[in-house]
Amino acid sequence: METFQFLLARELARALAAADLPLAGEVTPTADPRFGDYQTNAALILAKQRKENPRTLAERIVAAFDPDGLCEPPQVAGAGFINFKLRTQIVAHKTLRLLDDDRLGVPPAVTPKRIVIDFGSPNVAKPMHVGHIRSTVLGDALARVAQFLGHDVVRDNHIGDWGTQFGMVIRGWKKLLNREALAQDPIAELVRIYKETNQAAAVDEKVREESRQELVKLQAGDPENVGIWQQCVTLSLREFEAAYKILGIHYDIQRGESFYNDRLPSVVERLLHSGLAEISEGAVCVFFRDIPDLADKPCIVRKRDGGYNYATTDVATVDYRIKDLKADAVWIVTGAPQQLHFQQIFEIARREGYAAEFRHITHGSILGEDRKLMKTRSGENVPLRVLLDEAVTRARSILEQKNPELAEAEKEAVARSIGIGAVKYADLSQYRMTDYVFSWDRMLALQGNTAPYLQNAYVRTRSIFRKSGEELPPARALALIEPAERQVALALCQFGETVPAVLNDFRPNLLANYLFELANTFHGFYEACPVLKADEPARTSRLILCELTARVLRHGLELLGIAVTERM
RNA sequence: GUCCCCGUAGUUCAACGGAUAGAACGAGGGUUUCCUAAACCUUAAAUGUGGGUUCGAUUCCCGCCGGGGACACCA
Repeated sequence: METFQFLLARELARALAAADLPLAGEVTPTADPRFGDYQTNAALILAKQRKENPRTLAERIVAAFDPDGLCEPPQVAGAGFINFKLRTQIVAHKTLRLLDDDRLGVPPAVTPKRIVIDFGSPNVAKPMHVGHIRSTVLGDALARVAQFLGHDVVRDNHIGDWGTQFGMVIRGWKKLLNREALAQDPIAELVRIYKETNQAAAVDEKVREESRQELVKLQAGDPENVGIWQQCVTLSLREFEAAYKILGIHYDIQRGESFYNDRLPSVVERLLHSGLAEISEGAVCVFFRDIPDLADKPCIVRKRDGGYNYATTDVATVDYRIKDLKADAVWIVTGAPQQLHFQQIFEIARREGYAAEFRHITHGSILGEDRKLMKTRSGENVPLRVLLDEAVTRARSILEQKNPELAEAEKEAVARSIGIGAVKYADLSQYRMTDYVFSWDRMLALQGNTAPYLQNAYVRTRSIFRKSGEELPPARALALIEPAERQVALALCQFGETVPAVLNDFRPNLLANYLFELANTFHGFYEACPVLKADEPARTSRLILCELTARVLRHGLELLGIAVTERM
């Protein structure tokens, strides 16, 4: 189904051609209803290019514009804007069609791509903590949106399951492991033995040497060490799965760093053979002398001691994703500190001749109330489990206050959806690059741009149907009489314009803001227009608007990975 | 030193070159015989700074100030 934006833009293009003018400008929703529903700046752009009067050009375009029943005759306003006011009947007609469209008016992508999206990436033998929220939640939302738009999405969890830290973990395992503690809380015990070994190594050369030896043995395939490593991986994966279950996150594949291990020598060989890499100070490096910003920043793909590092792994990962997974696009979601690294990796890929679309999608940090990186009182990272448990507990206690009558069986599910939804939404409703301050009170607030506010708007729509005890009436006619009715309808039609925009610059917050505004608009309608007490045909029309608002809210939130409940 | 990101009401966040910079919390004033007041209406309050490009700049470019981050063998 075409969006209004698309239809107007197409008509505008026709008008420009008819007026003998080149294509220019764009059609956007207006900020102020005084200016109609949509506007275009085409005349302003052309005026600049051609050094002509913008209002005269606007008149020329308007004269050539055939509204064709879509909108009222366009108006020229201000400096030379052309404003379009859709015919209310057309809005009603399109809104009605949304009822039978399971895409809710969202057009599929014109050129579907196979996209490998890499997000989350926790490390084995370390707890998932608050720092993993953004990459995980952001990546998941982008994957959901891309998939809904018709892309072929492969969600890959690039787990940190290989590296020098395993020397210490294995030494710790052999010398310090408490089996009972491991059974109780595996990750905590792995962290303990790692930390204690690390501390000992800082002051004791012998510990350092032993750890190195354990690492060498692991890399050489020593059965005992490989066995220990394998157990660490298994225990960690179990922990990750538990967190993903609570968060509602799903991965298609989980290719850890170890997966690429045996490909690393050939990667370096290839880079050396093709001349992209050279030996410098004993290490194998790729230089980017022709790129000023990178000229003095080589990418090391083999260390002086012959070992490989994460750059090597990431080059191998690019190979795998393109050659084996047949990716047209590779999206990697991580914090901003890794920008240089991926700039180098993607540059290497381009030099190797890969034509795929490479995108490094970065994000800011989550801060504590003190505006520093969020930590516990003792200065540790806040474990994800602890944080998610607290979210649900807090949601539960708010629920007890606000709606004590809710059936006990429902309370737990509702508290989960509110608590987890609040944490996710707090993240997704903000521009991804900004650092944001984590605040329980704000994210769980019932007013404002929060998950509970949106979830409650959904609940209100559902309660109308529950109260009336009826389904959506079969009569299919929509009369948009009150301004509030028209506003809701138009907002519903714009879902199809909002969802694709999320991928322009990887901004789920555009969708979040849209949903917030839709909920506002709906609440305005809800106050102004009684539904169940209204006479026909208004009653049916309003029921339809409620039903569609419910669907768009539910679907929109689902694209953000947030669940709704029927009551709260 | 070089490079990247950020700087918007008292506070926390929006605004993909467009018209009068939007919200929320906090502060002030209102709304409930009515579908969930977990809501709605309403008042006051902001673009760090100096230039530039533009019909138009929070947005793009240059300088400065402030905060964060990255820059050769950790990931």
